[in-house]
Amino acid sequence: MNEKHTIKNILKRCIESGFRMTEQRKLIATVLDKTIDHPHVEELFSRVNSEDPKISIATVYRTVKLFEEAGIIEKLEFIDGKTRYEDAEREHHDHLIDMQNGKIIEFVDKDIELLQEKIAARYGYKLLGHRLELYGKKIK
Amino acid sequence: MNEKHTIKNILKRCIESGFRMTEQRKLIATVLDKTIDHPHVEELFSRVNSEDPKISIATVYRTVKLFEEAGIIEKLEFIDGKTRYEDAEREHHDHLIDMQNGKIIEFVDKDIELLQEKIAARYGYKLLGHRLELYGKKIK
DNA sequence: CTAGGTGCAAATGGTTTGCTCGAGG
DNA sequence: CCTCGAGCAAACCATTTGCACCTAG
Repeated sequence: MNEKHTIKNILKRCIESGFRMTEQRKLIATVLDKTIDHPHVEELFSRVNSEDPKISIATVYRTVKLFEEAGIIEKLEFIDGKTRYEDAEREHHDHLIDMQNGKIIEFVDKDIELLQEKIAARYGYKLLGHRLELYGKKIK
Repeated sequence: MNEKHTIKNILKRCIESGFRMTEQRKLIATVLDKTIDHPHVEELFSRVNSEDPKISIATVYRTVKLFEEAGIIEKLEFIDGKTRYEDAEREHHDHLIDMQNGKIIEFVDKDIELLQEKIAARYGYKLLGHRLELYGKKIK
């Protein structure tokens, strides 16, 4: 039921992008590949750091930026002000954030995607991107 | 055609909230009332500063936060990382951002609002808030 | 070998805060 | 008056950068 890995993993795409694959970059790519939640950069750093205590947070920031610019991962910024990244090759989705516990639920809704394009068109615009986050609390 | 000011202005609501109305707060409220665009805090500061060169940016930050916590204005954070505020009493709307020139267009769409509630409900959530921004470029 | 990456610490930029003085009610 | 706000500068926090050293190819 989980189709997350029918696509090439991040590590592989990094290699194909022709990056010099240092130990640090390999490690960061591997950790990102294992990620199923939405850690912010500090949290990603601490996961990576637990496997390589020498790695610096500057390297993590530099590396995610590099991967992002290559279109391998995608930047997310929710209201907590912390940056998160997720695999860019995954099916497009938006996020529903649980305001009680911070949990992030991904969802896909074709109707809402279409509606957004229609709204942009209504104002004479071509939609290049969007950001949709729902903030809610569990019923009951 | 412009119904922006059929509601009480920000200054009035500040007074009714029982704030101690200092010169600085009055000035900030007044400038906010005159605002028709979406200046970020630094820009708001420079507008305010041009009327009172003594005012400090710390006061602007403290004041907008105060007004926000009282529900008088609403915080916006777009992808440029800068905070903007707008009158909270205005009709709810979302934003379409012109990626070529940074211009911000406001729009209202009932369908998209309803759809968002439906999506939240689908996951067992009550929608408390949302953030929807469309980024686009002008056609032709 | 050597271009380019890393670690470290210092710089940055937006925002917040501690402190002391000043002004609103 | 006396409490609360303002101005100032220093602190903060996430992120970026300069530099000397190191490593992948």
